[in-house]
Amino acid sequence: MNQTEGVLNNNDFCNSNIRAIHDTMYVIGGKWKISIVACLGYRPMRFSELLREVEGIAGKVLSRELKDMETNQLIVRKVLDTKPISVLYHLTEYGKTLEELTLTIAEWGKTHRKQIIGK
Amino acid sequence: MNQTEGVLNNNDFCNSNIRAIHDTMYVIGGKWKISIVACLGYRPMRFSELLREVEGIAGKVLSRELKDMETNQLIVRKVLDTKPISVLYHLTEYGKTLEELTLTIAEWGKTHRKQIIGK
DNA sequence: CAGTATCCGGTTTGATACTG
DNA sequence: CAGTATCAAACCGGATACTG
Repeated sequence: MNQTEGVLNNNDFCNSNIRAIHDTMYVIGGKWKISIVACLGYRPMRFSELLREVEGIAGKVLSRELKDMETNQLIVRKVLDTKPISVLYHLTEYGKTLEELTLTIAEWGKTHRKQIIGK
Repeated sequence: MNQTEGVLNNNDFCNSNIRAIHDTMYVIGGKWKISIVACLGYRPMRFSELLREVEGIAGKVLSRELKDMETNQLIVRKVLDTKPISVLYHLTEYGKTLEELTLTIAEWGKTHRKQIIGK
């Protein structure tokens, strides 16, 4: 054929990565999940803390995202026996494997801030 | 020390990363953009090729995503003077800076495929 | 405090048909 | 081939009020 070389052609390589990307996105896709992972990467937080840290998110939405992430075993929800109850969310070991990703994403954003904003 | 080190406290650190993540997501957020970048990372492609490679995307949506990405200067649209016209999309240098990111995302998906699917 | 319930408009999508 | 037009359906997301 043309440009495709070797045994593994471009499309195979491409497709396997596309599938992998979709898989990843299934877990951390959506507007807020990566931000939540990034937050919890620094330390476990309570609901109200996340509400403050993840700027712009609505309570209802945060609630739903956290549930999704718990289902996907990225985070653990721990009810503390305090006076008015409080709940602590923290990353599971599995969830922590996403930290490299969040850092890469944050790095890119920092590096290209000017270009991003200058639209 | 451990978590809080130096002058910069956790929340500052957290917030600056959250902001950076939002910036990145502004550019590559949405359901398909990362997949498109990944595809074009292998080689320039035509509209119909992308339609095939990015499984599940609708023509209308691909069209819009490509326009966004052109506006954000991630890709270039090049009309070829062929019999029925064809159009080639390819990454700009700026767009290529996202490749590390797409690889990291794809890697994570591959590594955790079993865990992702086993839900 | 940590959510849930409800309302409700806006955006996104998908399918299909159509154009140059 | 490379899109655009159209329309209905699905989903999302914000505000507010309410509960244990």
